[in-house]
Amino acid sequence: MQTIAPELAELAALIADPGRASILSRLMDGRAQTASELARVACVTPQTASWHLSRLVERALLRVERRGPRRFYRLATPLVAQMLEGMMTVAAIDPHPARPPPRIDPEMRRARTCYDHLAGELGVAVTDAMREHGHLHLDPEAGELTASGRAFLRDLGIDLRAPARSRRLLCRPCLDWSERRPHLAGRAGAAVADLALQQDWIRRRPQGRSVEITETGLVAFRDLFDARI
Amino acid sequence: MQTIAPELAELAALIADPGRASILSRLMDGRAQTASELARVACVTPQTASWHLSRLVERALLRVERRGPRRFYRLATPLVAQMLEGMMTVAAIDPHPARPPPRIDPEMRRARTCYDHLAGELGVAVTDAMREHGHLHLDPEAGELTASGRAFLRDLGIDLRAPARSRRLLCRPCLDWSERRPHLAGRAGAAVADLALQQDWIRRRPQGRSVEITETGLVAFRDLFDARI
DNA sequence: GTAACGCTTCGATCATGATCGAAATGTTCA
DNA sequence: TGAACATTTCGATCATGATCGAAGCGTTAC
Repeated sequence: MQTIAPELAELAALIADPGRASILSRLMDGRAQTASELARVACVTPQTASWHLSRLVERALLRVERRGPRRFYRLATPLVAQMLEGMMTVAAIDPHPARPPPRIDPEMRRARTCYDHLAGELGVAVTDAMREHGHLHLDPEAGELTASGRAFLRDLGIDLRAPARSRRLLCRPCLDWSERRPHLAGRAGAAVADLALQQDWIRRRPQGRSVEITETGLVAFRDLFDARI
Repeated sequence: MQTIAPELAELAALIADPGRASILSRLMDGRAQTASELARVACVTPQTASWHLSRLVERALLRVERRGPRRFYRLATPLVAQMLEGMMTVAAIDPHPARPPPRIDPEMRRARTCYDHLAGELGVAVTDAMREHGHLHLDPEAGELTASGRAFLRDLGIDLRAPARSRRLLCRPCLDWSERRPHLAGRAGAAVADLALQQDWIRRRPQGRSVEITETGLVAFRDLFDARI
């Protein structure tokens, strides 16, 4: 029986190294990072990181781009991010509920970006608030933005029209591995995250993919979204 | 920065062994299999398979159930199946498009079950036919069954009412790794597969998770669904 | 040109974990 | 109780691949 299993194992082996897993996790915010930064994240020497990175590029999980003497690495396609999302969801399930759950960095748990949308407590709080106001229906498997939701986002200055040739879904759920609850993703989720960055409600931290909620942001999320954050 | 990365690597390592990948792939149809059958699938001795299986159960990817002297293993939750779907989708992407694509077992490619719904050429053909008849809208990220689609399935004798307490989505896409196109999943997809098995349109092969399309089935899929199969 | 810097390649070492034979365990049935 | 069978445990062996020091390559800036 010839199956996809060998390719599956090969792919998994690529993610099975803690250094490479850290690198992939770091790149989940969709931005590009230098080889040095990724070496630091993976806690290995530059030469070891280089070896890992070349394997990831060779297998087309990452794309590399040269800018001067630096090389910037990023996830090759959103499909890779979606795969990692799924794996993290399962990875976050504690096989031994008796033992204390894996410690998660509080900043990560509080607020972060997940490829292009908000995640962590912030992402879930915004999603919950929108649901309670009837802006949104969200299931673990799918989501729907209501007429009221469209109006709400439009009033915030968000343009939800899809770019030409985009087949991206307007509204989809993404299972949060730290909160273990679905939050808003898709074009709508990305638009909200864009707005928040643009309005300085959140700021990307220089390292890691957690974000800082500003004072203005706290007020905005509470007043505009009615989020319990 | 404390993250989920170590757990991600640990999880991936579990899937990174060809034997375990074969076992997981075999269990993707959602049914339970004995340790012996899984040893055969993984091409290892029973004692090696036993070692692999105990690791998978320990990490809560599989559940085990004893019936007499046999032990039946199955995926612990649909979440695991969904994760594997995502990984297979990426695994099926050829990193070197110049080289010949990975050979896939023709029976697998033709028709198989994917957890609880149809996949392979058959799954995609049925989905395409339903789309062309306006029964279905399906995006890579989400799907919707139209009024005409509901009527169509009802006429086939399918009851789409959700069981109490079920939060499963009626209609969702599942990306097919052999066809690289989305096909119908969710409650509607499962209902179609159930109907097909019940009407003897398809038969599970004794080994593997590919299914055989019967003569009756070929006629039914063509006449009732208008599928090009 | 040359120095500085980022990154990669090479080579040797070392640790992890997959494997199977042999033997033990556990279940059913008579 | 004993025989048959499925599965697991134990123990020893072996292969893969992660690691980093040293050296090399390529780009930029002066």
